[in-house]
Amino acid sequence: MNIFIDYHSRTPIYEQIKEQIVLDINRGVLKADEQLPSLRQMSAQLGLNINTVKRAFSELEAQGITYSVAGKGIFINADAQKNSMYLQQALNDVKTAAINAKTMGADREQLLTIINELFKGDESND
Amino acid sequence: MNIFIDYHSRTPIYEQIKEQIVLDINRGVLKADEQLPSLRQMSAQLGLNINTVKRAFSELEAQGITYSVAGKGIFINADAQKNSMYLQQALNDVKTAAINAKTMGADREQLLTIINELFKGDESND
DNA sequence: TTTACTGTGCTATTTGTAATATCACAGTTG
DNA sequence: CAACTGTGATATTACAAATAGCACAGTAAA
Repeated sequence: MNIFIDYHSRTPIYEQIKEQIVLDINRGVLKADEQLPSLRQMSAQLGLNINTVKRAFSELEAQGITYSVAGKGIFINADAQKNSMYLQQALNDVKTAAINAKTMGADREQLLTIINELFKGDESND
Repeated sequence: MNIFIDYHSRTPIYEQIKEQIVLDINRGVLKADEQLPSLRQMSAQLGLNINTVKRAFSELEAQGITYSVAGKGIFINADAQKNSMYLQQALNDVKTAAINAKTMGADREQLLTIINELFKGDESND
């Protein structure tokens, strides 16, 4: 539950919360059926109104990422990782950004370097 | 002058206009000292208020991308291509998107493929 | 000079929505 | 019952995008 809010961003706060929850799930920081702090705790910790946090989790629940039980709390959905929508979206964002960069004059090597730098420390398979 | 506005996007319309003008310059669609349609023509064609289009070009002019002469029109600046700010921004966007995709579970090969597909038709250097 | 364009500048208003502020209400647990 | 939980609704505030309208000044050609 380490959420950082960029108040200068054009991205709404509730969207930033959604993104970081999904990222934490995919990082393995948040696991299936794990309970999150209560809405009131999270909103207090982040210095936000409960409604702002509530909106984030209402939308996450609508996307099957979390589920909530009145009186108990909010939990990570067991098949949240299976939700490939965000991966597909992320891949598409890479493509869009790459197309833009190419148009701006970036060459193939520049872009490949960015990708390779990202996986530099990963010695898992080679 | 083929500008497409996505009204459902969170990106403001004037920002979309700016981006597409810069892209057209880097594509070579718009060339140095080329005159653009008048603000009134563009706003009419796009179905937008003149002030919205005006804002886009005021900011482009502030960045040295275009210049304007009262009574004449708006033109592409000769050294617009030299403006590397947008390339740096575009490269940074690729990196950010790639980091996200990796977190979501994308592997190196997936991302490299996206880049390579993009340059598939380019036989200029190999 | 007149006419019809061009961009510029300004003010005001409308509109949408993020974020906040309070409520009341219902489910869960001890 | 008490103290938590999430839910739902409404109202308000705040901010920025987008619109609307007007006056003004520069350019160019009739």
